[in-house]
Amino acid sequence: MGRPPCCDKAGIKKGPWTPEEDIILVSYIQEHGPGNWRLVPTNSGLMRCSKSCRLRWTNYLRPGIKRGNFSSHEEEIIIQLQALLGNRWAAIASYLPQRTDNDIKNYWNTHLKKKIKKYQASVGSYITSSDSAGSTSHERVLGGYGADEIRNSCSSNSHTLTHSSSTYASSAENISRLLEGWMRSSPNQTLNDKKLQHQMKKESITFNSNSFIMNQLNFDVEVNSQLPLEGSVIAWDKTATDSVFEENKQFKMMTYDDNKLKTQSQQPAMSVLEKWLLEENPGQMDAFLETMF
DNA sequence: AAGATGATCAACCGCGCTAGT
DNA sequence: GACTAGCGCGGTTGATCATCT
Repeated sequence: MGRPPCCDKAGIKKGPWTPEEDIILVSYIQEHGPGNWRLVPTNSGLMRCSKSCRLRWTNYLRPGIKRGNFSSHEEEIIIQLQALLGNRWAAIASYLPQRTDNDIKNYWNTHLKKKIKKYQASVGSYITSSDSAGSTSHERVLGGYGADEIRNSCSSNSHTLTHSSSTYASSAENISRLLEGWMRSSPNQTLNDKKLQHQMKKESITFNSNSFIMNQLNFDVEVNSQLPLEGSVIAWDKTATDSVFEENKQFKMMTYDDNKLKTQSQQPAMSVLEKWLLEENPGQMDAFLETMF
């Protein structure tokens, strides 16, 4: 492209985000909504590039993000989808609305990959590498990761894909947590910082049971939200979360959108088998998943 | 106790796609 | 059609923390 990286401009700050910057960003998005990232640094006064703002928001501050502690159920879904879709983390993340693609990618690289490798070493069965070039996604599925063994290694307590319910952290909680970590490392914590932390905890929002039901890979989304109190510093933007769920619904369509898929050269287009499993015979997919887990 | 090594994950980088002109 | 800018995605890096020796 030849274009200089956007973050190379003079005066553009790099590195870890401070809680103050987070608050500025969340407040700005609270007011103007996400999107139009180019204007965010200019209008909010943040010394960050637009890309950095977007990343910070989508990977860390966005409401509804659940972080850390992947359940065995989530592990199962990730393993299955990775086998099916390859390293298309954004697509995989769309099936786990509370997880970011970055989070899933990191978790895969640091945990699941090893688990599978370990299994490969101990059992020695044929397992197609997820990174292997040339294999189609359905070959990966059919080659499989050794479903039974992975299931064991995941110490799964559930083999269904029909229920997942969790309480999600809000932006305020994310920032609150960040503040805690930040203050731990900062001996010169000011009174104002403490007040801010307390205030944010007080005003943190929970919205319960954003359960998504993965039923034969068709999504039904139930959203029961507790809207924040009027006037709280940071409010949960339901439309933002809804859009995530909307994307999930659209994902299936997108997956079969050949124009989209054909452009992703590293990943083969949805195979006939997958199409059959997912679209034409959704009931078969359930049975298929049963054999996997 | 201190240095070495490994694990984790937030953030960055570069590329490709798309929309606008 | 060519060019440009914005955005999203996947791969990679590097800082930090944990564990080991």
